[in-house]
Amino acid sequence: MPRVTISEIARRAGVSKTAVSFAFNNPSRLSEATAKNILAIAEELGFVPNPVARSMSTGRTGAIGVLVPQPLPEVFRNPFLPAFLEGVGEICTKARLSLMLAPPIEGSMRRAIDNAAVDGFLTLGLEEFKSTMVVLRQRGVPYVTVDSDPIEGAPGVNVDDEGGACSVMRHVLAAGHREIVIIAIRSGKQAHFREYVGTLRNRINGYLAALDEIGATIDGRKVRLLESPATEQGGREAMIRVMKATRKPTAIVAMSDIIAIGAMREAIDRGVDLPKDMSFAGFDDVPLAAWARPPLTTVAQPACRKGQLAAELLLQRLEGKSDAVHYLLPAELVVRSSVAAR
Amino acid sequence: MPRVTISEIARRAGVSKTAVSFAFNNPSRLSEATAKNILAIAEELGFVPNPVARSMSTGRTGAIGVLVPQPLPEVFRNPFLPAFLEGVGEICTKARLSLMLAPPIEGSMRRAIDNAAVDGFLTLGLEEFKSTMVVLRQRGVPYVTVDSDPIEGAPGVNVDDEGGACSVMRHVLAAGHREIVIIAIRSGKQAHFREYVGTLRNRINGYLAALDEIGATIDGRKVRLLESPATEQGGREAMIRVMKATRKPTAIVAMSDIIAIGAMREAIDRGVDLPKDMSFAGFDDVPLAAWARPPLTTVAQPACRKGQLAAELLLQRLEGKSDAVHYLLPAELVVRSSVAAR
DNA sequence: TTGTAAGCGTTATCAA
DNA sequence: TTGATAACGCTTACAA
Repeated sequence: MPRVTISEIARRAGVSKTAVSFAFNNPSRLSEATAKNILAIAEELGFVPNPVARSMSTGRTGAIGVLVPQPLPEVFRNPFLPAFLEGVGEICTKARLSLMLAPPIEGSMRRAIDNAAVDGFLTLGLEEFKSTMVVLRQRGVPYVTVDSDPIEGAPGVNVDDEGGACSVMRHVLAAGHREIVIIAIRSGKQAHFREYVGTLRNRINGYLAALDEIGATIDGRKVRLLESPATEQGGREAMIRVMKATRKPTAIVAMSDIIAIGAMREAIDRGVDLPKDMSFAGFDDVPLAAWARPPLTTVAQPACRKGQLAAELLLQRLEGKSDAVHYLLPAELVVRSSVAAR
Repeated sequence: MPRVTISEIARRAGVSKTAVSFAFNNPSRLSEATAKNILAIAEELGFVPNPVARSMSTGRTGAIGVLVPQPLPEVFRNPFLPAFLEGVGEICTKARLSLMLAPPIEGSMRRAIDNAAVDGFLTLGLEEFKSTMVVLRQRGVPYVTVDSDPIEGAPGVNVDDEGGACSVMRHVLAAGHREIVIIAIRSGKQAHFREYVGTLRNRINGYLAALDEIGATIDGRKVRLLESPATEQGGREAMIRVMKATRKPTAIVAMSDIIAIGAMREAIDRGVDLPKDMSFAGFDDVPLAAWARPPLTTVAQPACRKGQLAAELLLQRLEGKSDAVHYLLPAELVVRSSVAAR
């Protein structure tokens, strides 16, 4: 804790606290001499204004929070987050805002939201969507949702998950695959895929739409669904489950590149010849995807752009401008060579 | 801003502010009935305690800051940071602390430090080392340095940069390379490599030690030094400079994997046959390194572990325990195939 | 140009 | 079991 306060400076300089405050925030309102003197004394005493006290007074913290759906370690194991934060960071830097990461506290979003000393929130792929929205509204600071169902009254940024998912599944089907395992991102609460919400639901819907075009669906036999954390390790473990089953798919379609990459690694380690014996497709187009062997066919989404846009929207809200705009960014199929013809 | 305050609750419940505070933080000190009543009213009014006011009163923010040396966008373009934050996040999660990212504000570390409402700092690879330390000390909160010269009075975590750098350079030299370009991480202030400090200096010293063993040094002719931001783009641009020069090296030794990978990409795009025509080595062993083509020979450093350790040290400091321990973690040469025999 | 004093919303001390 | 009341350190009308 900073020991020396403005009162101390004021005492030593023989002025009031106001003067000290002015010297720092509004020097033009003081005579040059006194301002200089105050600053000198402050410097000498090593005075640092207490940021909490300042926030208390101004009602502003100068920070925005990013509400992430999983604990920090897990969420940083997916390269999507850094890309997103790169975009957020760009806007924050310009606006001189700092960035607070707010993961669920002991599983509770409410506590994360209530504890964070921030001026606003960016929410990323919320799981307990509706209840979190209630808490957020209650908290009384502006927020912008990313990768959640558009909500009335709050700006949001989404990508065309359904379209992207549909196009990648079409690509896989067009290559002749019929025995497919879809690896979904494991959501906090277990739910049947028909009950997915937000991004998860949109992607599943995209897959289903493409499957439907050839009269297929997720039937648990030819086309199956697995869930996995969005980490490389999660992908590996999903693959282990796949390899254990008697029925082997010819293609894996993962909802996240990092899952696909983990699964590929595990497959390679087990001697599967990719993509000849098994095809893979992902979602996100993280940098790794282009480098993977075989290079991963996936859906590109503008992660960094999403961050920028979301942060910009929040900024506008903080400044009182802007109403609840909703962006829908395109998602684009990126064909590489991890999906082989069957 | 949360609209309803404890005073409001107190009024409505016909009790004092103290009682309301107790109902939340110390219910056992109230009769069950009143506590219940207060909580009910608070719930009904959608009361959320103001975290800033709480911090003001308790003197604790419940957050720690990570001081990064560059603006957020740049620093997130290097996969090293997420790995580090994964480790930090693990400890934070356990200790219920949130994580604040504190990049330089308008180039000023001092402002970053003074503005951040946190209970302590982790500093990552400081550039203006000494002056920042002064500010940090003045700020009066505990801190732990990572990738900086050990400082008396503050715990620190480092890896054996010199040893790691030495071993990778030895490896390159043993492969017969004599025309080498070293790509250093660009530091904020330009300085001759003899004036580097901290991690940069240690790595350079490692390279120099290995070179010295065969009677070579950084002479600007056979062995040259370039600087680049630690991003893929930075690596690409460095490579462009390399290709422009009349004298082409047979090997590139980069201080960061992401630089090496960017350089490799650029080289490949320009039709250079890797590693036959040009060898590459990096530092860090980020996940990408193993996937790169050719797989990148590099020095593995325990990024995540560093984060854990640093966070743990800070935690202990926050709890008043522990003195200024300094960890030195091993760095290990990882031979893949990006360095070809000459 | 400078000072007084009233907040800001909690927590914590000490009485009652 | 509860309540006044004083911090906490700063900003900011409003006065002088």
